Amino acid sequence: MTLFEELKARGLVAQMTDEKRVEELINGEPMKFYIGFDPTADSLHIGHFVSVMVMAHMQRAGHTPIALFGGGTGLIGDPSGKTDMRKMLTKETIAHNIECFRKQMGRLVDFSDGKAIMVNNADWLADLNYISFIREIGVHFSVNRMLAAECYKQRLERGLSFFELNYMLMQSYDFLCLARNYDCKMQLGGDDQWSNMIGGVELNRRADQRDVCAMTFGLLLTSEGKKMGKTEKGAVWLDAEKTSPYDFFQYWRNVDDADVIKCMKMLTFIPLEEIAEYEKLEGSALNPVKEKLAYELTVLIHGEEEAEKARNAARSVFSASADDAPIKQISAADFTDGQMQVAELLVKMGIAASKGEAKRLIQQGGVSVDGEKITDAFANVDIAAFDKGYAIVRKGKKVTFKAVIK
RNA sequence: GGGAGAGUUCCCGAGUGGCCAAAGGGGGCAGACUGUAAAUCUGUUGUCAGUGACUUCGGUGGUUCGAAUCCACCCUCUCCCA
Repeated sequence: MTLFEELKARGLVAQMTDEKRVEELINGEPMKFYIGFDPTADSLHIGHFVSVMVMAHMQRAGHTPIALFGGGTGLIGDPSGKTDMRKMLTKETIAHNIECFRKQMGRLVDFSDGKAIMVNNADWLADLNYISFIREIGVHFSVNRMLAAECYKQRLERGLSFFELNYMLMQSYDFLCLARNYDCKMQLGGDDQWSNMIGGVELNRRADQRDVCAMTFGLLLTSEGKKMGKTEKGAVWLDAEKTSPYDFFQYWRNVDDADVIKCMKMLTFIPLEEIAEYEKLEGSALNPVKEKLAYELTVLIHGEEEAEKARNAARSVFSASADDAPIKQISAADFTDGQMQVAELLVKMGIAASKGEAKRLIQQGGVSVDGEKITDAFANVDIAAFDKGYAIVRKGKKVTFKAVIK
């Protein structure tokens, strides 16, 4: 199976400029390609995951990925698919974010010995001269064409500033610079970037008569068409500080039945033949597959040790014991005469946002301490419950913590 | 620059002097059912408190016994004209 076929089979190919040429390039001699990342947060999230995996697949096949950080474009904000204008970021924040991205990507993509390259488009965008930019680059773009593009069309109704309209020019210019300076042959990116990517391909042709390609991969969507990785608490991050390995694991463990196989194909290196076997399963037989998915992904992002821990924690939480449940420390000073309200405890442990919420949870029968369901909203825990060193506090079925007195 | 309108609790969106902590929907959380899934049904969704108090309706002041609701000024956004 060729690399191109594999990418296709994994659902990592959506649109491309010229299928034949793209296929040749991907299956052919080692070459350089790039994927852009907008450093809008200080951690990658699931939305970036696919991009990083594509880089990894390509790198394993011998190609050289160029990770382009939008340090310059980040100062503007991409209007594609956004209904509102994005917040502008300061240079300092962007620099910090890039640094964070760099570390996280390193887990999946090998940046040693020039096997992969990182660039920041601020390097060429920041000192750009307006007049020459307009003359050299601006002349190649037709506003009519741009406005016809889907991404701008939507914004036309809501309002689109000139400022944002420039985004496409800058991204196209990136491709031009990378082609000139690094001999970059191809741009990859999420499907929502298609029109911006086309812009870059055309610019290369018009300005330098250079033939380059672009290919998009599908965004990671649920079967209902929503972007994955968004929980109500915000995005699922790859940074262990922002989304704990356990929560990360659980996120995947709980994906919809309909999405398991797709996620496996797009996000793991599990061989396609193996996935094909899983694909035959349905119903509750999918549970082990989900666990496998969660485990594999946690290994990729947080390493084997953390993945192991998360899996054990999950297993024990949903079976009898809770030995590996995450630990929350509380202070002995919070007890009065060796007693503390359970509601208070929930708040101290960060399980409930307020005492009111905690009491509601108790009244609805969602809280247990050491396996005993609490029914009285004003019940107390005795400090003696901690004589064994900890107490197991559960909220609902999925949230379990071990409370330890420090 | 001129004219019109809008800003409500996590989101959308009612409310136009007391019955408003604020309808309804979405989302979230919990319960039932299950497979740690989905769907469905039920409860709940400002804070503190054993039924009462306190803080919320863009901001600041004002009118009033009483304001999310009325007035003034300001800020932000949208739309129409230039």
